[in-house]
Amino acid sequence: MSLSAPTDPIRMASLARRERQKAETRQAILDAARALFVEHGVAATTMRGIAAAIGYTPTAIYHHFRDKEALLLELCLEDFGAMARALHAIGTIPDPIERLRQMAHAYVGFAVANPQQYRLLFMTELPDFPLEPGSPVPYPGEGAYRFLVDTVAEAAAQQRLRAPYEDPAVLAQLLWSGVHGLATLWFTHFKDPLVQLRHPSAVVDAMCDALMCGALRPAPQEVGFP
Amino acid sequence: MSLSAPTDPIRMASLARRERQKAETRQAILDAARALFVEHGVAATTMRGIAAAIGYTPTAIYHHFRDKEALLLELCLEDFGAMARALHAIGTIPDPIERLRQMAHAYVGFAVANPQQYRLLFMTELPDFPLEPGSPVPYPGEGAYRFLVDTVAEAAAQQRLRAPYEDPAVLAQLLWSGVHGLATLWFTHFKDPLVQLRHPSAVVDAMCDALMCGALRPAPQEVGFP
DNA sequence: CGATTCACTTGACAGTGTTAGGTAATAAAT
DNA sequence: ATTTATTACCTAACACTGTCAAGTGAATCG
Repeated sequence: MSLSAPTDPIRMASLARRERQKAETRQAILDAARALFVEHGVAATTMRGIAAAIGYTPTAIYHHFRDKEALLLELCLEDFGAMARALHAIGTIPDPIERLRQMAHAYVGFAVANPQQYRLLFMTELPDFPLEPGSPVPYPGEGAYRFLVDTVAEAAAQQRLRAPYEDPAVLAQLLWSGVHGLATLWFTHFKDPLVQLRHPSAVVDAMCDALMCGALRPAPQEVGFP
Repeated sequence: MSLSAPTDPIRMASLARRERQKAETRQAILDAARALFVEHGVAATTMRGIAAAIGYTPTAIYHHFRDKEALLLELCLEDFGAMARALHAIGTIPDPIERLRQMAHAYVGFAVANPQQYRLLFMTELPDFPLEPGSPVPYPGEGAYRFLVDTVAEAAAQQRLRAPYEDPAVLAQLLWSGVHGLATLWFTHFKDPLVQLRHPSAVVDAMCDALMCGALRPAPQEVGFP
């Protein structure tokens, strides 16, 4: 058993340095992989390319990550967290309806600003996650999605939603699908000369307005659409 | 010049047979490729696999298609046409609004029934198409998309749409994005234990209702939501 | 009959993700 | 202090991919 915690301070420092160095190369791999993934897309970046970018041999990566997919997954987890935090920053807006609008804007803004990253997060089938209930690793989009559902639920609690949309999960799915559809359709058809899509940022308001108009209860102050 | 049309009926028949045979193997390649694409996805099916399925050598495919992408493209063109025809079959419904609802249903139905095919048609960036104005090859989704825009325009011509949605291109994009988002989000997250999405067929009505409620002018007979 | 065409095959090339086995430096054990 | 064990990393390779240059052999043409 060589796993006993060393008490000698010199040995401790040495061991700490070794662990720090390992963590550093691991982070270097992550950084290089992220840069190449967002620049050229995940399919077009190779293990050899990642390794060359940081002066290592391709096989060195496999000492830190099981395979390419695991490397991808780690980046996804980081980015899901970042996106969740960004959306959570909107949480200060008191009106839940307005908050949903702002979230939609932020979501579409992120998607069009980081298309490759968005592809990676929401357009690739992630491998099977640990499905155990008490899973140690947080499920990727949990934060952002829960925030969305909670906001919808808050609006529902204020009795501002119509009957079929009172289920927060349903309206959340509609809103998410709406902005997700705007973004992904843009990615695949933005240069289609026949379809001539509007830029998502220009229509996300219309999308929200339309969906909200359907979901909102016709309160007296909202029935008269300008 | 051996391209002069032969007059000898025997030679004509022989030449016709050769051309027919070539067309047959070409079609065999297409059929095998489609079967493998929809079963295992495009990335997972190999040229060698397609060739083996029809008893040819991989390189034989390259005598009929420039590369894998060209083969994929040809299948896309066929399927776009089929989908356009299917959507066009709804054209008998007189009310344009109800027609849009039916189209949304058919669209989502096709997507969930043929996920791999839908991926191929709407989730992969198609290669650069011939962008010349008088392009000989019809742009893939032209038929279906024009039908959608025309139906929205018909509703607008009947003065049934509100101001911001009177531009047929905008409302068409919203509707398309809505159903596209429902389908694609389902594909990537249907087994996500935390998100727990509803099946697209179960919420496409809600999506249409909500969007339509926002887009429709509050005509007297429609202001009272049941 | 000789020449030509052409659908198809053979064999290869460069590139991919990935792995078995080796190396050398450090840490632990005796 | 010498030996053993660990381990971060490398070398060399495997199996696989899409693709192509060169060849084959049968059908067609002159």
